[in-house]
Amino acid sequence: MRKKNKELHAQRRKEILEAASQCFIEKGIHKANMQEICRTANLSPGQLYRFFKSKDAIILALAEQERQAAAGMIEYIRNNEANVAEALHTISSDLIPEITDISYARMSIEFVGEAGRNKEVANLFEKIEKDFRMCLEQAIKTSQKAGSVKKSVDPPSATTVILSLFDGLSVRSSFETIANKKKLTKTIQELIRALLCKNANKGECS
Amino acid sequence: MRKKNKELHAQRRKEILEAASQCFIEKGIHKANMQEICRTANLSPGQLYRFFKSKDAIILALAEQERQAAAGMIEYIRNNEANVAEALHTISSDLIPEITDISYARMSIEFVGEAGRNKEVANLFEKIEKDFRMCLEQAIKTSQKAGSVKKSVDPPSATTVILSLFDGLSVRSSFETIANKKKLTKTIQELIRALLCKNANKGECS
Amino acid sequence: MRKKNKELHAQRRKEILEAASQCFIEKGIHKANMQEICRTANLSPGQLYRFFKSKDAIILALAEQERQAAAGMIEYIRNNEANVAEALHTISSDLIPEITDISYARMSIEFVGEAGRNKEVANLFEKIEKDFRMCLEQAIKTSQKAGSVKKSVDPPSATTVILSLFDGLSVRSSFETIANKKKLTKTIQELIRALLCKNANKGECS
Amino acid sequence: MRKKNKELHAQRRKEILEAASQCFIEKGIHKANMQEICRTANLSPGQLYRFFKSKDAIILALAEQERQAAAGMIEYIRNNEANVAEALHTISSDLIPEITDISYARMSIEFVGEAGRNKEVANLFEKIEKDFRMCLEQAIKTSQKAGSVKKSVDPPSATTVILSLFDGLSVRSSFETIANKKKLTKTIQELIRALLCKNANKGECS
DNA sequence: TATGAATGAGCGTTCATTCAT
DNA sequence: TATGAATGAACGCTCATTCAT
Repeated sequence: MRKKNKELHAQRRKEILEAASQCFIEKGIHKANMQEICRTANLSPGQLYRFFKSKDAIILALAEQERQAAAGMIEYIRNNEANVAEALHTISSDLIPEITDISYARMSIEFVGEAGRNKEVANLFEKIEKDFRMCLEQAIKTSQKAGSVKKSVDPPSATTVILSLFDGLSVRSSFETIANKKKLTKTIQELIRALLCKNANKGECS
Repeated sequence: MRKKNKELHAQRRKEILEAASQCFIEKGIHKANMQEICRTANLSPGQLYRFFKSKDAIILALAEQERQAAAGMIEYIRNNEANVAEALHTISSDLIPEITDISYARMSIEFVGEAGRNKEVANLFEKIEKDFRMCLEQAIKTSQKAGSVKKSVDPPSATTVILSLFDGLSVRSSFETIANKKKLTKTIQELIRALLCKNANKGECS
Repeated sequence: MRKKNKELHAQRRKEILEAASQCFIEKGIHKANMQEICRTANLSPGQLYRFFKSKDAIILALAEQERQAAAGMIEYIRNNEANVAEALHTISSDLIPEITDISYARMSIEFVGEAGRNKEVANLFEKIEKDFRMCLEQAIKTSQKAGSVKKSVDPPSATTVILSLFDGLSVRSSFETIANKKKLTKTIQELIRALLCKNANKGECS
Repeated sequence: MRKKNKELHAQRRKEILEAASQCFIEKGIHKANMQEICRTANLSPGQLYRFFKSKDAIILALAEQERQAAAGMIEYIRNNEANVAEALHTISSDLIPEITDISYARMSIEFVGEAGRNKEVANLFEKIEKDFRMCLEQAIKTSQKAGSVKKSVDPPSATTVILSLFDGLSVRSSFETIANKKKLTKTIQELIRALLCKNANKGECS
């Protein structure tokens, strides 16, 4: 009984977050109102407020979700520290189509904007981004030691460039349709090699 | 007398836009209210509305300002079509410090978010971005013909990558301080060369 | 339960319309503000707006009510087309006391004024008036054929005169108390007979 | 000098009233704003307020103007007290086209509405209407003694009917174009005869 | 536990009126 | 005397949140 209730509770929370996400993507965080989220989630306001104590709590929970997604990537890079270039190459194939999806892009923009005015969201973001940066920077350093990345690469700058590239790709997707995602992915994969590897034009990092 | 009035008028508009910009950066477009903008600009609501007919009009005017800035860059690239790589290299030195400024970055985020819900802002943005993309794509093609850019480069993808990189840099700056802008600029300049030029490691595009 | 809610809803709408009507009569449509209507209807603004989406919607609903009233008269005249004079005679007894009621009169004035600046109200009014005019004109023509109305009567002019008389009676009542409604009714009834019937002084139309 | 100033002053007042009248007709008293009236009158707000101490003062002055117009008619009827029917017949020819003019009609509506919420305007109206009523009632009585009006006529009711007819004609004209003013005038003239005179169908009152 | 009616502060905006120049 | 920039209270309306049922 206990367990069932907990599961139901978690399930409801998920449904609410999905409904909220949908509304936020469609109208933006500020223009989407609670009434609408309730309707989309098939819930009364009173019920919804039993699961989330405020609109801000929903936004935060949604941001938290994104954090979980990022955690997977961090894990993958950490497990392939000796060859970041290859890890990024592999990740890109899945990541680029995902982050250039308009819904994902719109949601990201909303979060970044929200981070600018909501301290809690900002803190969460900062944490995710710091984790990501540290993981990637570390991986570049390790890869340099392992010889798979050029010594001339400045790890912090390279990290900033790589993260920016993905962030930018997502932002652009919110207002511009990416024509050819396959070619774009290939271009980015080559670029990352060019940035990190010695004989980039050889097609693969040693 | 006439002239003075016109100057005063223009001066006031500028002051209002500055005040609004400041408020938008601090609180976000939606949370910043007109009362606050008025207070910041040392103006009564009635007075402010003599200069801008609505909050949206202020947002649009601010977006228009950004457009003017972009126009300068477009012009520069167009005048150096035969060697985009070099043009981008030159531009980067000024552009990167500017777009990584936290105020600029925060404002950009707000605009992108606003574009998702305000048709007029969206149209303006679309136009800027289309101009930019077309200009850069054309320059890459011309540079390819001139031999300064590799034939293997896919102009649309390269354009997307370059624009994304700058967009991303700006977005990141809104939540993360860029430690070493000099080094970052250098890394990006090299990256763009690597992306576009044959003998990128030689330090310069032929 | 469902039904009760619906009934409650309808009841509330009615209450709001009554409150609004009262405020409009007392202060005029423009000077009466929503806060006041809310107070009169014992409702918060948020609540009121669940029933009517705008002040204009309230005005329109009130105008619609009047339209319903008019529809009854149109129906009656239509059912007695062969003898309009008699129909008007009958109607007058009820109609005159009603339209000379100060509240009714004040509300009418407000509507006419509103029609001059609110397109939707104007359209509604135009429709009512056109229906009324057409119905009356037709009835006069039919009565002429049936012999109960003089051939010399010009249907459009007679219609205008009759409608104007009632409109005018109402307007006057908004700023002047009608001393003797009985006598006035009799005078008007005789006048309408004089206007339409052959042997008007005989006291009845053949 | 003194005189010239006074004349100029009066002239300006007239111009302002004309401008205001125009604005009120176009937009209604409440939607017409002072800025607009100033612009129409080619005057700065500061100047305008030297001539009229408030918007209400303008409305009142405009109402006063109408009063002057009414005074002319009162005078005419008073001078023909022994034969009101004839006097009304004569007056109608000029009066009906005038009061069915849309501008006049719209202005009248605005005034009546205003009277409902502005005590001073209400007082003025009451006075005009009382004068008019007394004059007409008196004329009917005098005409009855003189034999030109039927004894059976109830002076107060007949007065109300006649005044209502003219008021109603004006009101209707604000939302319905009068198709044939000539025929309408004739119909009304005959109606007034029928109301007041013994052998109305003879075409003239003895 | 569940509902959705109810709240009310706060939003963007307008405009009659004033007053420094 | 003449200007028009400036004021600020008040408007219609929204919506995150609460609470009686």
